[in-house]
Amino acid sequence: MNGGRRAATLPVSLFRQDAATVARGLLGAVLVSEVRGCRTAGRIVEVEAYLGAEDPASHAWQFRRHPGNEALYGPAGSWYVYRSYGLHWCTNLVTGPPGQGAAVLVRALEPLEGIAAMRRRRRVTEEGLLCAGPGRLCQALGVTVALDGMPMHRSPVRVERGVELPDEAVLVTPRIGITRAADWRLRLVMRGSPWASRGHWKK
DNA sequence: GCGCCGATTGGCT
DNA sequence: GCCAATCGGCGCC
Repeated sequence: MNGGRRAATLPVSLFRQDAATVARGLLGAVLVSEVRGCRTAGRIVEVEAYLGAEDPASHAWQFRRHPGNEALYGPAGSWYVYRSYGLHWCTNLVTGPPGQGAAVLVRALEPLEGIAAMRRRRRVTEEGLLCAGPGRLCQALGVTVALDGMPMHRSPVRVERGVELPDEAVLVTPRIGITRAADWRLRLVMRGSPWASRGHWKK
């Protein structure tokens, strides 16, 4: 489909910045997965920033460490994949200096490539349900804990440059689905995107 | 050791 | 709109 032409992967320098800036830079970019030789891809339309030790909603709150979240303290641009509610995988890109524990959660994608594979993995046909949610998009792209701790640039799942969004195209809202510090406005959504998770239309 | 809880999802009391 | 599924981490006994 891409005729062998490879789009540019986002530079590591982007991920060394603070989580909110990285979140802004990720919106509109393309998440490309080549897990087990199967190519799937989607445009990032919804993200959330988690700031690290000072953020009560962060898994790194007060520098809490345990075997499950070590990747969060790794170098910028590496993956942090965790299990949610004992069932689903959710994926983040680590940002900022190592040890800070900041990251950006990828919450929704517009499916672009490998839609048949996404349907097979998700066991759902409705396109709007393939990648609308952090757990759903991981399932659609084959993302599991196997990715946890990998530097994104040397992993089978990478983020490539996508569309540049003007500020008017970016909707900033409180984070959703959390109980602590839920009012912090660190959720970014591509304005008007029908591919965002269902919390999108709530204020 | 035990019980509760969550950055979720899907099915239906 | 409500709740079960499922499990590691954490608080508390």
